[in-house]
Amino acid sequence: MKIVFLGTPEFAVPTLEALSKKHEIVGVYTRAPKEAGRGKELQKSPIHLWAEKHGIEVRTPKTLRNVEEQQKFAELKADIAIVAAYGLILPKEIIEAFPKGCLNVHGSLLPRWRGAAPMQRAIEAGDEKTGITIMQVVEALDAGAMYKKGEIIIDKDMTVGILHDKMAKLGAQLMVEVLDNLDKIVPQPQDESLVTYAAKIDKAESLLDFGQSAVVLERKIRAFNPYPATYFEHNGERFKLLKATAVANDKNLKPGEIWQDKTNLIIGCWEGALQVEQIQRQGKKAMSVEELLRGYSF
RNA sequence: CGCGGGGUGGAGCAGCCCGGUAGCUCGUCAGGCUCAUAACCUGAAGGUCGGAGGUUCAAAUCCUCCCCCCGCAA
Repeated sequence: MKIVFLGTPEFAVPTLEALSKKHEIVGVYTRAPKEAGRGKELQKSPIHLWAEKHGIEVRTPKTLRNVEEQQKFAELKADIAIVAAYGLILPKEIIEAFPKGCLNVHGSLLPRWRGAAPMQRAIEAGDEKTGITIMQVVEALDAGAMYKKGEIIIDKDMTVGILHDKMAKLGAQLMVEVLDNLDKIVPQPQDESLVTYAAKIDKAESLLDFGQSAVVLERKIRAFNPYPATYFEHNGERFKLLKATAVANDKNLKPGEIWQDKTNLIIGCWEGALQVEQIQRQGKKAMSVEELLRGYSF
């Protein structure tokens, strides 16, 4: 099939790569390069870089909501559009431009966790499993009929970083399978009564509030690792808390109170306490608590 | 030229502002104590203080340039 691919972050790369092996990618759409990193230089998206490297035409329009862009889009004469975390809303004209429709890879078991940050919210909420849904793109956000799902168990050490990589691979695999059987699959509508929304991650959320229970905070730490990473302030410095385990507060620490010995760092919470395992001082690399405590004292 | 922190024996840090023989915690090695131990005691090895210039009688410490790592912000 002739495919036009729309995607932006690392999450979308495995899908594009997998599709390119069995189909013809006639064009790639991605978000325009933006200022990022130290020095604020323009940085191309992972999809942008991949497509360039493989000699596929890349387009980075700011919007598809005008006739000209839609015209250019149509000129690619693709059979189908595949979307994976593109980052722009697709207008009706684009969605309906294909006889075989427009398919999306979404990082949750829909209808649970529609929206921008499904993987983070699933971990944060303590879900036992999540997964990938391949579904039809419709005007309403993540509301289209579902072609295929794949589950991933969220074990108690699962960080969003690990989950992301597994999901990206699974998404690619499922999308290929769906395209192979496109005519045979009957899309299933989503049960609207089970819909939940995954709000995008706000930076302000990454400041840990020890007024919450340790169990909740531990999940949040995993949901935010490696990015944007949770942190707390101490001595006017910022410490990223990358890994911790909820434990009993047998030292009767007040919320936010820090206890340390040679190898352990424990922070009191509203309920229970956090045994810190991996931490990063500002300006330093991430390291184990044991390492930091050899030289640093809280 | 977006703002900022850092590169000191294997690891983590202090020392730098106020130049003058490199320190702490841990690890390693040897020995001792102990029923025993990640405990304790004694001793030892291990560092061109990121690199290159400069100032000075003297530079980890002051000045200049370069390399690398990281936080914020996006």
